[in-house]
Amino acid sequence: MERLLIKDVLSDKFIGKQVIVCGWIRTKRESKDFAFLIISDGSTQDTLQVVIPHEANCSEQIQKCNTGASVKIKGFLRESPAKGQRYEVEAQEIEVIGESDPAKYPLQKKGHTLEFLREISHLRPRTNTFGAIFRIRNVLANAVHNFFQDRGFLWVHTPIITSSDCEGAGELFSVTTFDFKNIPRKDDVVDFSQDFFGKPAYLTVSGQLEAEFLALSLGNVYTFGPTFRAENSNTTRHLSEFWMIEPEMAFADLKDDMKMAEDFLRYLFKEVTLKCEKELLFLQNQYKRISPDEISKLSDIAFTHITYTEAINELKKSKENFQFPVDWGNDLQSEHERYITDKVIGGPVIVTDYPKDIKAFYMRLNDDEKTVAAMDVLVPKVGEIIGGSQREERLEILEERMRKTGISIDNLQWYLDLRRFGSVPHAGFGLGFERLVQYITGMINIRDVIPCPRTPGEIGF
RNA sequence: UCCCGGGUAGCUCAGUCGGCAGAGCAGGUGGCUGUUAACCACCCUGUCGGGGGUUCGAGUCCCUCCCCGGGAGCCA
Repeated sequence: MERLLIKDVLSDKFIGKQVIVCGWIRTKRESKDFAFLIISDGSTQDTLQVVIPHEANCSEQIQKCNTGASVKIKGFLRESPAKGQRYEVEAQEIEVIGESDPAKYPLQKKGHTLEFLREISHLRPRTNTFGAIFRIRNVLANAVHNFFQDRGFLWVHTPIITSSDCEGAGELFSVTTFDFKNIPRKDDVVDFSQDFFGKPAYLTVSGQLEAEFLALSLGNVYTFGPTFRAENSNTTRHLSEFWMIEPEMAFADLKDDMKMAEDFLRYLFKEVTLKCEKELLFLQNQYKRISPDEISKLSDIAFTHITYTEAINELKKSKENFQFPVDWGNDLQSEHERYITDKVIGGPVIVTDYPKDIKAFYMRLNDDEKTVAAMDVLVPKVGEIIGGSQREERLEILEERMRKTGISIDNLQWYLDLRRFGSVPHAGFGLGFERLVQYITGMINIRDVIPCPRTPGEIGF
C-alpha cells in the first residue's frame, strides 16, 4: 500500500478507506481511552488528526510519539465526530520512524517568535508559518516560469561569476582561489594575473547586461537566479544572496516594459490567490498584514502611473514632516515612497522618468535630456520591488553617459557592440523575488521568506 | 556603517530604592477528559550575554566588548 500525502488524503473519497500517512508530530494528547496526534507532512497547510483507540494496542509506540518525531500511520480515514477538524484517521498501526527527545527538541507546541525560529532555520520549515511561506514561494517561482514561457520568453542562464564590476549596483563579493596566507603580489599590489581567471572575478550583482545580448538575438528572454550584494545592509528588506527575475525584451520601449511588469505582477497575485488560499488565510490570521482579498484585488486593478516629477510635486504639496528634503534631483527616500504608496495612491504605483543623475548609465536618456526612461514599481509596506528601464540603444549617447559616470568603456566593448551592430530599442526590469514573497506573505523581515538567509555576519545554515 | 530598543530557566517575559533568582508556557510524574496551543496537582530547570569597575553587597549603578531586534542609508 502506498503512502498518501495529507493534502490528498483529506477528502471525501477516502472516507472509510484504509490509508497510510507519514509525517512529523506536532502535538500529542493522551487520555485513558484515546490518544490524539496532530501530524503534518508539508504537503498542505492542514494538519491531520490521528486518533489512537486504546484497543489499537500500541502504547509502546505512543510513548515515543513526542513532538517532532516522525511517524508512519496506518488506519482508516473517517469524518471526525468532534469539532475542530473535518476528517481524522483512526489508527490501527503506528510506527515511529525517527524519535525526538521532547526535552531537547526546540519546537514546542506553542507559538515561537520569528526571531527565535531564525536561530533554528533547519527546523522552522516544520512550523505552520514557514510551511505556508515556502509553499507560497514555490507557487510563485513556478508562476514566474509559466508567465514567461506562455509568452514565448526564453529562460536564459547568465553567469554567476563575472568580471564586470562596472554596474554600480553595489559592493561585490570576490571570487578567488588565492591562498590567503600567500597572496601573489607585484609591485606591492595583488597580482591577479596569477589568480584562477587571470583577473579579478566577482559574484554577479545582476544578469542584466548579459540578458541584453541574449535579448538582442533571441528576442524576449528572462533570467531567474541568485544574485549577490556585499553591501553592509542591515535592514528588513535586504539580503546578501537573493533571487532576482530579470526579463529583457527587444523591440520594446518603456511603455511595453511597464505593461509587462504590471501584467506579470497581476498574474503572480492571481496565481497565488488561486493556489495558496489556505496559506494566505493562515498568514492573514496569524500576522494581520495582508489579506487574500487584498491580493486578489491587486490582480484586477491597473497600477497607478506617476512620473518622478509629479511625485516630487505631490510630496511638496503634502503637509507631512519629512526627515529628508524634497527636491527635484534627489532620490526618493523610503519615507517619500511610503507616503506615495500608502497615502497618495493607496496601493502599488509605478514611478517613471527619474533624473538621469540618480540612475544607472544604461538607462535611455529622455528627450528632455534631464531624465531617463526608468520605472520603479513601489508597493505599500515593502517599497521598491521592481526597478526597470528602457536601455540606451544609441551608441554615442551611451558612450558619453559611460564617460560621465566613470564606467570603463574598455571592459564593456561587447556591450557597446550591441549598439554598433543592429541596435534596437529594448527594455527590461528586475524583480526582487524575496521582496515579492515578502509583500505577498506579509512577513516584516525578508530573512523569513528564504530558507537560509545570508546577511552581514550571518551564514549559519 | 549610523541612530534607537533589547540580552534573566528550553521558550516568552517580570524583577520595585542596590539586599535570599521569579511567573506563565515547555519538559517529567500522576490524575481526568472525543481531545484539539486540552485541563488539574506535584516536581525539575539559571555562566542574569562576556570582561572589568564602584560597593559590605550588583540582575539592578558605571565603563567596555559581543550578540539580537527596529529604524536610516545603499538597493531588488
